[in-house]
Amino acid sequence: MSATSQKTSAKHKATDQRRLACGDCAIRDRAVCSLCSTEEMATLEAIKHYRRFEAGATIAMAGEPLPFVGSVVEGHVALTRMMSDGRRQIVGLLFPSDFIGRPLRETIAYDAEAVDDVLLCTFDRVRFEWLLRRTPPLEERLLEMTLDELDAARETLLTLGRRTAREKVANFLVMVARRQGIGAVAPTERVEIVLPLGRDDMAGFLGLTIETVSRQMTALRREGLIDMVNGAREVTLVNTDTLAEIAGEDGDGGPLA
Amino acid sequence: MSATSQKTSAKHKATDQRRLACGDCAIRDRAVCSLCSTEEMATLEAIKHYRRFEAGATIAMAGEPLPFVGSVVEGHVALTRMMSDGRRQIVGLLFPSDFIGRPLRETIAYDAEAVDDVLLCTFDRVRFEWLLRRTPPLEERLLEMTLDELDAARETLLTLGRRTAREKVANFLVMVARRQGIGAVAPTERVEIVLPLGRDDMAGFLGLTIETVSRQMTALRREGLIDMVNGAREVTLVNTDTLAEIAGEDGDGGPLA
DNA sequence: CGAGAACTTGACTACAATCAAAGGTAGTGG
DNA sequence: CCACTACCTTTGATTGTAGTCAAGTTCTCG
Repeated sequence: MSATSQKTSAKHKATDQRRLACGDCAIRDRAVCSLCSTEEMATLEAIKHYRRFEAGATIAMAGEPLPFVGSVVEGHVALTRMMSDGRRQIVGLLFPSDFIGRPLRETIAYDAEAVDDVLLCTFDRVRFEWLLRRTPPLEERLLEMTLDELDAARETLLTLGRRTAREKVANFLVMVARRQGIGAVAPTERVEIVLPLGRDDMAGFLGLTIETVSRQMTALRREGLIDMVNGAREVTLVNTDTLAEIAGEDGDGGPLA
Repeated sequence: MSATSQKTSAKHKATDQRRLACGDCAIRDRAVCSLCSTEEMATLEAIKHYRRFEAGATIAMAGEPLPFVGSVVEGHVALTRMMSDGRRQIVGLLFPSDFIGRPLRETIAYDAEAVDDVLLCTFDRVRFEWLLRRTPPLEERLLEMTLDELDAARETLLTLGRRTAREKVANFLVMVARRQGIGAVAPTERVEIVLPLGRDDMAGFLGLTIETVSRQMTALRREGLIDMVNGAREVTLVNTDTLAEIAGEDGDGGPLA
């Protein structure tokens, strides 16, 4: 349930999946292949295989074998864990350039669901593992990305364990701004973002209920910290600094993650 | 504060750190070096350097450079994140054989604190990275361990986001049993465990307060699911199955992680 | 324009936090 | 060996934040 169960077929503003050359790829500089040489890229290119999922589609199921790994090229993927009574937690939110799948293991430990229309650049898992061992830059980049994901997950642990509902929501907005405004978020300027998640999935991500998320969004709007004009998904951060302060930023404080 | 701030100097039942040969190492089969050949081990052995920390000692500080990486040989390490107002969350709990440190990055993102008396087998970070690139089995094992850590962190995300206090505590007990009873936990038998954390740190790990943890422990004891005879740290799990059920086990259900 | 989904708002409840104090246990020194 | 102290843990009373239940309202799209 939820995670935008739209049956409406995707709008396909998206790139043609056949002709996409690695050299023109939008995520070339950040994805798992980003450290590879031209020859190494050619090897990857030979075995890559694009897969498209429409919003709401299941990409993988917890406990089931997942025969491929790859990169998110377009759209967003939610990794979720479910409890037997239906309680659901989003344990990872993947943006373009993020890596998806579980190398070195046959099965995946959580469900993966397309939040938007999603385009994946995938490789057969076993073949990818074979390549990993022979392509140091590929393995190094995957290790680096996995370490970064681990740091991010631990940051979320702090959010779920210790932050209040208000702080969770503020924190989420700032995080989305950072991942969308690739580069830096200017300190006190208005920043417009499009939420990748609806209220229900925001709640699923933040360990809250949909009602609480809604109330907190309303509260922030009433305080003039955010603005919503075209529906609930398009949000203007009026004062990013104050928002980041509410989020309970600790160490860094830098404008960009 | 907390995390057992004992000034009493360690009891040093521990192994002599000079003469410890890799061949005799207790964590040889699971640590980051476990896939290495004899020659590769020799290279690692040449640059390894044991470090000892007594209970409560700070091993690393968030945002500061950490010049080494390594394996936990004895004891337990808590990775924590703090908010400016003092709220504290344990974002990782390291057992013997777990990897500590942040390769490919100069600084670490969280505090690392010795919960017990801790013995670390460390390597200079830069030299380790150099070795990583030349030692595929080392890099592969590190990648595998990091992927496992990421899965574990995401499991904890579910705990912090969706489980009740009762479920959190039951889940913690079962997790400790699994990591201590190396091998498998027999289904319905009594299992004796020694908690690596006091009540305060349990609370820090589970996103609860010390009072709530204590109350839940008492409740489980009253229901006859656990037993405590020698103080609060030694716990007998009377019925592991029921406990695991309370913990809200979903997918697997297997006796061992 | 109508129907269904997504979102908001309101009233009430409950679970865990907070505030406060009393038991326990371990280590210290008389 | 016992008393004393300091810390850890337990228990109790009360509060408060977020959850639950229940309508409404606003979007979206056919």
